[in-house]
Amino acid sequence: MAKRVTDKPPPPERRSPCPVACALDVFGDRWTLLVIRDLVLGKTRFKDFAASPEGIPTNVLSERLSRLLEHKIVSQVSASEGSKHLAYRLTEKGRALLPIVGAMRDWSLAWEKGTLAQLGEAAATN
Amino acid sequence: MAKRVTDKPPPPERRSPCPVACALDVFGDRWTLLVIRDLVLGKTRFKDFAASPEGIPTNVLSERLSRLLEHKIVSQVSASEGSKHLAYRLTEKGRALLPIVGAMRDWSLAWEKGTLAQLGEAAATN
DNA sequence: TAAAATTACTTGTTTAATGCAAGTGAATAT
DNA sequence: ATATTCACTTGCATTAAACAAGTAATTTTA
Repeated sequence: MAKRVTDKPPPPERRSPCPVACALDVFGDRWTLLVIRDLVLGKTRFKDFAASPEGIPTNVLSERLSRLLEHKIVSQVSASEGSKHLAYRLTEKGRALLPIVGAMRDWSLAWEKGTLAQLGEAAATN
Repeated sequence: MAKRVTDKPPPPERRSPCPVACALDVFGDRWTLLVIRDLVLGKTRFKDFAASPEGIPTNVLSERLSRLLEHKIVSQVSASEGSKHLAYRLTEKGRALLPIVGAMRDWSLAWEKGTLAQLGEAAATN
């Protein structure tokens, strides 16, 4: 029988075709969205992510960056002119996560005491 | 010295005062937001959550429901008139998670192939 | 330019979380 | 009264996370 679109199964690493479940398969853990947050706030280097107050272990950071590269949510570029050090940047797909991070920020500020809005994250409001 | 607002530290289970980090402390795992999704879609019973296609283990479901109750994101009510079985409902705080779930849904539908919008989730669009 | 420091990791080990199968007692249905 | 469903709990195997060190390749400093 010929393939039909409706026959297309979800990739094996995906728990269901539900878009919410898919999103959680990609970034549903305690660390990935914090790296995204840092990128939104303008951080670009491994050391910058590692220096964030939550204290992500470097092995976890390394693994998460690999996953984000795989999913084309971030890309690598040279840190500066002629440098061999790398910088990470959000791709368009990565920037499309901004409404999610913004909605999470808004929810916590509205409902969880002791959370504080950071300066420089005005972009997350839209 | 008298207490000042700026002296108030985040609760010990919170990694930082960042609202994004706080949100992840509350529901930053592979399962919690799927339960929220089910609640948004109108499911109310333990067995309904357990029957979702992603196949949440019952011990995990049990633990997650406890946490959601603790955080006052869901509440328990009688499943039906005079019944001793329980139903779960989103509180106002829980319904405030809708924009997050909706943004995740929109992102996956836009960027991840093979995801499918479900009927009955029109409410998540706003 | 040689030495010191930084960067971006990796490796090994401990600890916690997740996943799975099975079991249980109360509630409901037959 | 018996069977079935419901909402869990328990025990165990597997996987992931956390923590501490170490390392090779850069970059900075003396």
